[in-house]
Amino acid sequence: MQYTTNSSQQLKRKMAIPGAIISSIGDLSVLTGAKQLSLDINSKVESEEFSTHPIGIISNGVVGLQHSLNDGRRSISSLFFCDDMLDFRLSDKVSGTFVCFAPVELTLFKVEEIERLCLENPQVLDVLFKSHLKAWGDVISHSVDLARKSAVEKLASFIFECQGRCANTRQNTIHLILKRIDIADYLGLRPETLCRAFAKLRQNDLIEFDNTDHIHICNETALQKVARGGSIETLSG
Amino acid sequence: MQYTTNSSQQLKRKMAIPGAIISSIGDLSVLTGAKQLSLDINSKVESEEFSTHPIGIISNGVVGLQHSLNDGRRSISSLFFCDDMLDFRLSDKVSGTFVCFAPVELTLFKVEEIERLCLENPQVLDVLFKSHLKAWGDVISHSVDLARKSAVEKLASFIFECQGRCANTRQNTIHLILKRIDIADYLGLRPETLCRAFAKLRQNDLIEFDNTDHIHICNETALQKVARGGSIETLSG
DNA sequence: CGTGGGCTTGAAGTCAGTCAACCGAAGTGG
DNA sequence: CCACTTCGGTTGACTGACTTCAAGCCCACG
Repeated sequence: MQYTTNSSQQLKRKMAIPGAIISSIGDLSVLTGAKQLSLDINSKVESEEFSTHPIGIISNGVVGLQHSLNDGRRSISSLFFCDDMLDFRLSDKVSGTFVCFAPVELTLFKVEEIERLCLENPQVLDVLFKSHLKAWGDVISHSVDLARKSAVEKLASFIFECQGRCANTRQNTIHLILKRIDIADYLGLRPETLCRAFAKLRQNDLIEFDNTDHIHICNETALQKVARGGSIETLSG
Repeated sequence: MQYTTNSSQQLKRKMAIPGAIISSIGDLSVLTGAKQLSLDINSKVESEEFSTHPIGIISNGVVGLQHSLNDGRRSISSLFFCDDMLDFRLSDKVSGTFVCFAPVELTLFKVEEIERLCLENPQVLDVLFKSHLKAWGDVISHSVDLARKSAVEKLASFIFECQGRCANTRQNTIHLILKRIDIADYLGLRPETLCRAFAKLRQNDLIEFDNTDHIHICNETALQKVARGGSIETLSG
């Protein structure tokens, strides 16, 4: 893990200026206390150093909030993609740990500084509220997926989530980024079941793929239908 | 549905001053634009009138965010109890509708007014952030329940959620408020399965109940263990 | 007294989990 | 260079948990 305390000038140069929040701030000279981090894949994002800087914005990679039941069952409640905001104070409230599912770069902020920015610039406040609302909505959408959908439906839904939330995805070819086992934990499935779901979608010509991390949507409307809980029964296999 | 546009004086008198947000404001004379609503059980909270006042704080009752899949499967992604804040702009983002699971009283605010309050009083901003964080954490906790837990574990977890979030609950006797079918939809179960889960917990002397809406926790530590995914296998039945 | 809704119980069906084996790619070491 | 290991992914057979379908119970309410 690498630490850098940035001046605003450094921030401007080094960062791809992640997220609407940072870009809404405009004058980055106010962000004297921000920290930038680089994290390896599969590394836990330890919470101690975030007690002072609990607000993070991802400029690269994917972070997941991971939970373990007493007997070891693992689940991932939320994923955070590029430009998403995450709040490390969550890990106390929900007893989970943040884990990197790809090499990650993120920028950390103090709460007081964020609040000060809001007071100075109402536009920042507005963007921050919108960001909260988006994060909230993302988790809710995911819990709808978990509650009642079948394995194929969950997967179809996940594919569209990646399409919508993940930056380096273009048109109908989608970079999944995560490994099968992590997708499975995110969808509340075992990897074997997830694998069978992939196979079913492929057999029905809804998606196609050669390697595991890139898939192509062949029939978007049909896949949408599956994702929304319609007519799984027409799927063979 | 009844409408009342309140002056601050009316607010002070008529409301039980719901939530840390309102109480943090202190001087209620700023809240000239707030609206108070009374809603019947099972009524949908229609979104049209909330385009101007999308922020609500519940002073009584329970509201749920309800979703339907194409083939009619129903699920409830979030519950909002007394003093909880809800944002009606969510219903656009996640294609769900807010429904009352008990007679509800809530107070509505304009976004601009909330933002203005934040700018005038940093304490309000702080409380609002905390409120966002709590709401976020609640949904995440729920999605952990949905992902990997068995029916009994989900129920055990739900009981503690009620204990922690629901106001008129005291010690180990818990008012469930919701009907079985609504609890089932919230936990991603069928009512029959939920019923069997209740029976199992009762058979193992973890809870007891005569009528359906009040239960008593007999063995809290054991129930906690179940809720966290430990040793279901010791449960008979 | 009859009706209906909410809840419960039972029997049968289905989907996802479990366990095991296999495959291919990547990395390691002799 | 090849044997060996490891890991992620895949496939098959079997088991188990939740669903489905059906019926019955209980109490409030007309």
